[in-house]
Amino acid sequence: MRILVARCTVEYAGRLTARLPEANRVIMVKADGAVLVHADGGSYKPLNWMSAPCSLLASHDESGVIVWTVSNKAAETLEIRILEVLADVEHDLGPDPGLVKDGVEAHLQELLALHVHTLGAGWSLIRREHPTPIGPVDLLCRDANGTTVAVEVKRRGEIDGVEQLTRYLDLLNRDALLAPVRGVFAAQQIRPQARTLAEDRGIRCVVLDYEALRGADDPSWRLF
Amino acid sequence: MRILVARCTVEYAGRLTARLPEANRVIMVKADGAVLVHADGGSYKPLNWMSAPCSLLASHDESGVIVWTVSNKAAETLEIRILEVLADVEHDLGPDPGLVKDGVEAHLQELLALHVHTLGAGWSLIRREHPTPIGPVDLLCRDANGTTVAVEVKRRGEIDGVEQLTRYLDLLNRDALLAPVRGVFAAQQIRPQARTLAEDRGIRCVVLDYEALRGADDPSWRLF
DNA sequence: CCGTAAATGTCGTCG
DNA sequence: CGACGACGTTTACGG
Repeated sequence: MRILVARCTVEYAGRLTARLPEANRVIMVKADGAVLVHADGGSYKPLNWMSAPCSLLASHDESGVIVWTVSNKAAETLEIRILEVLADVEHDLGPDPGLVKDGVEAHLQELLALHVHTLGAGWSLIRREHPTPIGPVDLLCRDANGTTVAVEVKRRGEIDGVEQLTRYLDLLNRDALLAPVRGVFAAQQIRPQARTLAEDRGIRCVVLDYEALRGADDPSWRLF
Repeated sequence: MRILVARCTVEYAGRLTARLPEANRVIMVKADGAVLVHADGGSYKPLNWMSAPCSLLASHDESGVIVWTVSNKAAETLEIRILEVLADVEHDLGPDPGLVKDGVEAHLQELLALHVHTLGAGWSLIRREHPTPIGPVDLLCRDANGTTVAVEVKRRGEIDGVEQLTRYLDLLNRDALLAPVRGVFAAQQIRPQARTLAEDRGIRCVVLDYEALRGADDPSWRLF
């Protein structure tokens, strides 16, 4: 990893064309070749960048200014003109063991599969990731009346998720063995517009409590 | 902007829980308070981060290890334990003039609005960004027969875009003054699944040529 | 390698 | 401030 602090201009040409006027910025060159140009503000997204794999060619223009030309297989280019170097450090960090995550959608789906009764008394799970030609349905259940229910699980429920569930329902309802299939849209948070769309289509919305679902797994809960 | 190269562990607790085992990494602290933890590989996304606004509290644990606790209004926390500092540089970069872009969807829509005839002879533009209760239709046109056409413009045409256009069409067709309204899905690239879904719904797909549209603006073209 | 869905998405814009 | 759509989305996961 090489880190430059430098006064520079940057031009990107590829999927779009973008230009950065002269200013002080941080330029990171990672061991895999990736190049990031960061300003002293903004979130984690660089102002401009090039992802690995790519190659860096260092040269000079006619007036002696350092020019780094970074390019990749797709002929995208990032041209950095380095006008003044304020700092330049290099370190070999070695490989990273990587991030361990918890609490994402897969986990939420797993917990809900274990506790489908939170969707209604007498409900049972038919299967998780029920395959269809257009993708897997998160949970396929049977309610107390024996009616099939397709459940779409999201961390945040938005319109896209309702559309996704709608496509599944359209398809599942063509299967005479399953039809009629009802829908449940289950999420930790459901946006008003998504709720409106869902309910307008006869899809029930359920707000999930991740802590409670996880707590239901915790043996200490069973003492009460 | 302060940049540390350090052996560290990181823990994030907030929208999810995530942990980084001990390794050498780069820690950037931006002037606005944002903190990024980068490995020596991977694209521009940090392994872990906290966006501004947030506050950083530096302290030590019982064994003298430096602990940075970064937290924000939403009670998300990022805890960085710094076991060894390999480098530590700080620079005030000043404000950034920002990025100038070209070639994004807004530009594509603008160009197509100027040249609706590329969609068909005798077509005319009724208006851009035609408002509806569920959002603006990119282009509302009239074809050679006088039929109203809603055009959705995308850089890359995927299923989401077809769903979006479908919602607009459903709504526009309830307006007796406009109905019947047909749909055109226009994009630089259209994914097969999106094309299939669109055509199944009677929506015409048009692949846009950005260079040609831009060239049509170029006076030099008019010489031929 | 293509295609789809998820993301601590982030970022602008508009109400 | 919330809702919504675009993004050089990136990234992970299956066929």
